[in-house]
Amino acid sequence: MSRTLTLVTWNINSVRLRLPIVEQLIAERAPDVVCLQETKCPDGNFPSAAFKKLGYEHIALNGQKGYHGVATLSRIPFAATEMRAFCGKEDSRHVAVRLALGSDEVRIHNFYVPAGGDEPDPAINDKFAHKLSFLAELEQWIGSGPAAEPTIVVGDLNIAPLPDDVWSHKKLIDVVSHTPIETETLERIRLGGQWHDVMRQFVPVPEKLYTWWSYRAADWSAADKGRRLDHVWASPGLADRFRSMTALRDARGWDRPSDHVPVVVTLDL
DNA sequence: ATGTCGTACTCCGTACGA
Repeated sequence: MSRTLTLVTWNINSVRLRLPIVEQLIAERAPDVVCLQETKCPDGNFPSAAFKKLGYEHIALNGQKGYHGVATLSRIPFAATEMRAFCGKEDSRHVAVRLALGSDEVRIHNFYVPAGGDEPDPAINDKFAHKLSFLAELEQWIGSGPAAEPTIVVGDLNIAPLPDDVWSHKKLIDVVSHTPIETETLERIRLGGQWHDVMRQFVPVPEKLYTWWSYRAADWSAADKGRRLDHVWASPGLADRFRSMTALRDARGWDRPSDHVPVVVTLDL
């Protein structure tokens, strides 16, 4: 006996402002679990009632005023929830849930990795130093050996690791999100934890694959200068359970869009 | 291609982060 789980990860850049398009995504895709980043919302102001009305009765929040913030919404009950603070900061960049699926419990990590500022030099840019420190802690936690239980990692990792994850590898090689120190570190974490890159399982290189287009482009679609900053990783035992993956490019053109699009995956459990 | 967003305070404009 098996069931199909639909899971979404989406950096929505303010959950309160984006509530209508999150509802649109839910109407179109009927996900079982929705992992949001950059909710920019203290937990007490999170629009939980609106999501509960749509069937997401189980909500794990790690939010704060103004910046960052993650939330995991679920139709399936949680057996446990957990939050981790990185770099000694309580800045709302992680929440994990364990889905109560009977014998098949699955853990889902939802991350929002620091963006890292503009200058890719930790000596002169504290934000980039913070990003590297965050990644070092992440490597210790999930990048040095396989997960002990079936686990999915999702979120805005703010790094486009592969040459075909950006519109121009050459032009972005010195741009934060695609510098060698970032891409090599992320790949080391992924391989060290034996994580499978689910998105690339469905859209192999050298095909371009993006989840983010800057607000600053005059015509984001025509210019198409995207990056794959959002990711879905699976622990070894789950890798062959995934049935589909869609980076929903259309959502970048929805009314008052986020600069990130939702990534939708389905898997059989 | 320093351009466009969202949030909070300095609160009908400015500063900051992304």
